[in-house]
Amino acid sequence: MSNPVKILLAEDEPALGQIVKESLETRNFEVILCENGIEAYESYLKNKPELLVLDIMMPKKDGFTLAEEIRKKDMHIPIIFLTAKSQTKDVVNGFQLGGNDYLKKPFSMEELIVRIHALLNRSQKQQKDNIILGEFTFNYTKQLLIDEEEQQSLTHRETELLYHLIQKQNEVLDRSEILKKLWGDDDFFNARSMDVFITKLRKKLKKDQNIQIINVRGLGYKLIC
Amino acid sequence: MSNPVKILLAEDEPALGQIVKESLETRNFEVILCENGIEAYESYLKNKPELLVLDIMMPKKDGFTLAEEIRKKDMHIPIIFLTAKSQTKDVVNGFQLGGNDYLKKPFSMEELIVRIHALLNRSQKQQKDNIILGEFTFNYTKQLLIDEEEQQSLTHRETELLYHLIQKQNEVLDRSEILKKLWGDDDFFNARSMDVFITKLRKKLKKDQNIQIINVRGLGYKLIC
DNA sequence: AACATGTGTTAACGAGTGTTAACCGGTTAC
DNA sequence: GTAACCGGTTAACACTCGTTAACACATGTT
Repeated sequence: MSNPVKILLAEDEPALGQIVKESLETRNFEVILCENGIEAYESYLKNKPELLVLDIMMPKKDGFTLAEEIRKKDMHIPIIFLTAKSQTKDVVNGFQLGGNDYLKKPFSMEELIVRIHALLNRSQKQQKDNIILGEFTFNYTKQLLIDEEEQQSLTHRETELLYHLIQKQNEVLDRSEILKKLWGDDDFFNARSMDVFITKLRKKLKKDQNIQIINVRGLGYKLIC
Repeated sequence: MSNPVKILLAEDEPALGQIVKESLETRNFEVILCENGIEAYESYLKNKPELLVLDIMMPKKDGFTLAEEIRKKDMHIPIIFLTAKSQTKDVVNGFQLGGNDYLKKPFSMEELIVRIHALLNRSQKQQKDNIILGEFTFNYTKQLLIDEEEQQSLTHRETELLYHLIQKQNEVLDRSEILKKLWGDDDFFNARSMDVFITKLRKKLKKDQNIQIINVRGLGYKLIC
């Protein structure tokens, strides 16, 4: 395994917080425990966790408010709410703030762990694999471009580039932005190198005429399909 | 805001259906919940929703069959499938008629909402595409001007300029406004550059004599057709 | 160690796109 | 009427990007 997944846990009741923390740590998660919403927000900024487990009822700042603030910084981080109340209304309220899942207290550790795994798998994998692109299916982790007839393998650079193009499908992907992200710097040579990869991708995508990588002079590229 | 987007939700498990329905309603969608495929098809005919969220495993008529039937009526309506883990790939890969996505159960509300917005945006963007202009069909994202005989490709600048002219069809498009929008500044050189593009567009549009870009001295241009 | 293979970078030339320049005609203001 | 102005058109130009191939480097194989 690579380095452990960082989880931010906000829970005001120390006994419960400690038990959950330790229990998650035995499963190879790194857990940062905070006792109220304000502390949790600061810790979020500092530690950049991959997933949040937030109690709703907390002193100083409740879990909903906290989630709302954090969502402004990160649209996609998975959030699990812990709630003592069992009414749908609160749950719905939580979803509205971009919560991904919720658990009613009292809950079992098993339940929590299942949900954590479910959300982590999704945020990492599912969105990147088996993306349908015209005739093709693009698999990011396997670096493959599949159609009925054949299966083309892509190099790492091709994969990354195509992935970013797909993320901005039908819009312009900024040249400079992608150069900085994949090559680390927007200079002359990297730019020429990128042109070469665009050519390679066009070649591999040419089977489906409806898919095209259009250049927008001075701005970047647009993947249409 | 205009009137809410109507979504047809077909889900046989009442508890899940209800929570998704309510959750979507708090996001200003209008949701029609159906408990099986037959009911859903009737509701589709009656209510004309803009988007479908279909569970695949349903009693009486499964989501896949339902989608096939609805596709015969509407080639373009966006469909999101909800699938249990085991089915996903084959079923959805086999179903490649445009505007589809799928979510594995269990899914989070946030994911569903992100995908709904993505598909709705796409279908809205398609309104920019295939605009009929006299003899021609103008496709914004593909940067094409099509008639029966041929297919002319436009550059990015030509496309943007024509698009804005079309938006103000038969009215005057202000020179200064368009210069600021496309060139960033209304100065002498940009103005001359724009004149060149007007010439180019006129050339590409000359096949249909009824379409004309008329200059309104001191104010701007007027696209008549 | 020698070789083959795969991946990404650099080089060279050609094509496409947008800008600038030059020349022209028509309109407006004095 | 004529000078100033605005826009039309064409061509030259500069710059960006496309494409191919040669090259460099790393990794794996015998």
